[in-house]
Amino acid sequence: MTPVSDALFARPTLEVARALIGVRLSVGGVGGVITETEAYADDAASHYITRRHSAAIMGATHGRLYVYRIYGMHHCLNVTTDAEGPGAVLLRALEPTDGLEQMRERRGRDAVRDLCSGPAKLFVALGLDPAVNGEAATDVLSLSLPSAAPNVAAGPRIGISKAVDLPWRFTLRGSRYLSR
DNA sequence: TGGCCGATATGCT
DNA sequence: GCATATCGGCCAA
Repeated sequence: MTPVSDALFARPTLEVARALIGVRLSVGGVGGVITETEAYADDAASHYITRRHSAAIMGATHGRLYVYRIYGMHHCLNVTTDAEGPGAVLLRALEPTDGLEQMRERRGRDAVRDLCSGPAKLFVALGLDPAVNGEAATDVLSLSLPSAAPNVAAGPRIGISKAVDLPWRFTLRGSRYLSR
């Protein structure tokens, strides 16, 4: 089990988004394997553009958590990236492996496939507090690299209306634990 | 200061 | 497949 180092997040955003697929993530003994990520940089859909005040951390840091609120009631988790420019990776789905009962309680759902199959679901299942915004990712999350290189697929990002053609969504190919 | 919009999830038809 | 909850962030005025 090799821990993810802070240096990983200094790399270009697309590389980080791809490299995070297959990583084991846990917090307080609850977590799983990352199956889906999306990259955001300085494209038209990025919060670095559309929320340039509250998402300034995307430009100023790498390896920090960026938490945003959407539709009034949901929170989503990103890690900032790229030492040379603005960027962040949105964590969209996990394959739950640890602490399933705790996830079920927090989510109010029993089906494993419905525990972490979306960015706001994952945020709740992990029991995160929005106050982790700005903290170092490796301080809050336990992250370890996969032993073998996973098979990663790329495609367009989900739920956006701008820059819809960029293939900046990465998934663990064949996984049953994805959003949508 | 008002109005618009959104990197979503859920429940209903 | 479609409606809608619900509210912070942003910018035009």
